[in-house]
Formats: sequence, C-alpha cells, structure tokens
Amino acid sequence: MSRDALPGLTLCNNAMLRRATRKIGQYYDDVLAPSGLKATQQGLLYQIHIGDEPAMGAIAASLIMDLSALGHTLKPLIRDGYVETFADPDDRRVKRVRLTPAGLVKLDEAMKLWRRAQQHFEDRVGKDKAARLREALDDIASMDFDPPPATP
Amino acid sequence: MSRDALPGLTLCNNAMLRRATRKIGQYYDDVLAPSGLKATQQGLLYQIHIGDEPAMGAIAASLIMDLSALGHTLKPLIRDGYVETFADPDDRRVKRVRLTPAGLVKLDEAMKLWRRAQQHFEDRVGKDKAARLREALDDIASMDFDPPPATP
DNA sequence: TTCCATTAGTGGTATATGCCACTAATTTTG
DNA sequence: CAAAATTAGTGGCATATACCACTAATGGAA
Repeated sequence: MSRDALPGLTLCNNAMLRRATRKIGQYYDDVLAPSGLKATQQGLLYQIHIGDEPAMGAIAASLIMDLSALGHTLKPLIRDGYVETFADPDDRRVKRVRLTPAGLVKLDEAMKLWRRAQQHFEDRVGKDKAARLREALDDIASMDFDPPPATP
Repeated sequence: MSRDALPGLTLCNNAMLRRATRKIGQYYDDVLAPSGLKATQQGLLYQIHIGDEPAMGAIAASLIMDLSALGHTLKPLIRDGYVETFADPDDRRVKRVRLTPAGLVKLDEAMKLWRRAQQHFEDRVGKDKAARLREALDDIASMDFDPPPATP
C-alpha cells in the first residue's frame, strides 16, 4: 500500500460521522456548559422526561445505546440528584427511571440553553439542510444491518 | 413543561448524530472485529499512514480531536506495537507518529475488512445518499461556530 | 541575551460507550 | 409444578474523548 495519493478518511462513513459528532458535540457542550450538564446528559434527562417513567431497557433502545452503557451514564446524574430509579412492581427485573424535582429544574435550565444552541446551529447550517441531515441520520439509525457481509 | 406531546429527541442535531454514530460504530466495529481493531483504531492507523510521519497536533487537527484525547487513544496502539513516536529533530516539542511494520500489516488486514463494511453499508444505504451524507458531515465538521450565541 | 508569551504534549480526572460474565426475576417447557 | 431458557440489569474492564493544570521547548521583545 503506497502512502501517496491515498484517499483521505473523508470516504469512511463511520469516520466522518465520528468526526462531525466530535465537532458538534463540542459546540453543544459549550453552549450547555453554564448548566453544568454535558449535551449527552441533557439529552438523557430529556429522554427520561418524555417517557413515562421508562424502563432502562426502553431508554437504551430509544437511544440505540448499550444497556450497561446507559447504566454507567446514569450514575453521575443519580449521584447529582437529578434522576432516581425504582423497581417496577409488576416485574422486579425491570428498573424504571424518573427525574427528581431538582432534575426537572435542571432540565428546564438546560433546555433553554439547548434551544439557543439548536437555533444558532440551524441558522448557520440552514434549517432544511439540518432537517435533511437528521432524517438521513434517523434512517441510518433505524437500519437493520443484517449479519455483516460474510467472509468469502 | 408538560411531558405529553413533547417532540422526541429526533429534533436535536447533536443527539441524532450521536445516535447514528453509535449505530454505525457498532456495525463497523463488528465487521472489523476479526482484526482485533476497533473502527476508531483502524481510522487512526489509516490517518497516520496517509500522513508523512505526522505530528500529533496535525493528526488531532485532521480528526478534529482533542490533542490529549489523541494521546490517550494512541496508547493501546503503541502498547500493542502498531505505532511508534519520536521527537521531531527540528523542534523537540513536536512528537511525530508512524506505523511500525507490524502496524502496517495490521492496517492492511483491517482495511480489507473495512472495505467490506463500507461496501455493504453503501449497498444498503445507497452510494449517492452515503456520499451526500458524508459531504454534509464534512461541511459541519469544517464549520466555524463562532462564539455560542450570546446570553440575552 | 534574558525574559515573557506561545506552542506541543503529558497526566490526571471525568464522562461516554461497549463487551462479557454473572445474578435475579420471569416465562416457557415437559 | 420443576427444570430450562429468556430477559433485565450490574460490575468489571477497556477504549473514546474532553478539559485542565503543568512542563518543556521555541520564538520574539526589551
């Protein structure tokens, strides 16, 4: 493999996605910083809020996130008193999650900042383009990548 | 804030990007698994390979990644003998990075798998759509989000 | 040339995420 | 109903990624 004239990583869908995610993530994080929440945390609080005391598995599925990863991510939010969990009385395997009053207040605060970040982002990128992007991302996220292509 | 009828997180550009990244990342990781590399590592090896013994700062800039994050990410690759670093003789602050012979072999192996992942992905998503997506992502990554919108 | 500002990395700490092995609770089978 | 299979989470470990404070090396100003 000669080193010259190799295509840049701009060809890799995964690499480009990660790169853009780092960039945008930093931007949203910056704007949310005054709230003390990272953008991921704000998103998670929001997801919990719009659910009806969702089970961990349900949250993980919505976010296409590993269940154990969700558990880890939840810890700082529980420690800081924004979120609490309780066992589902009908199925004690299931652990449900809800915001505490403090969590709701914090989410409110963060959402104000989020709106600014989102607004400014869309002003810069273009509302339509952003919408198309999100749609494409949703398509991909919903896709079912059967077993990876077999090894010939 | 009433919980009912709130828009899902599909409205947040950042959340959607992260979600899609998790999904695709898992797919590329799966396909690359036989090589023992994660997709991020394959991407990093590739980036090092196409550069001319790039400085850490240069790599970080290309990948829009924090310099210290790059340092951390590099560690397992150095530990496993795929990558080595050396001080730039003309500026001893600068640390340059190159693949070892073993790293080159491993990259070769990983690239074969990557091509399969990439090919299959594009077959499923559509070549044009994937290209447009990457373009949009590159636009975003290249964007200069001036200071976040001022607090009114 | 000495002192100060800038630049490139490092190390520590914290969150983000994933996989695996394991436990507990339920559901399905025989 | 009791044993086997499935489901929901946990805890440990590893990588991914960021920020901050700090050090070393350079470059420029006085």
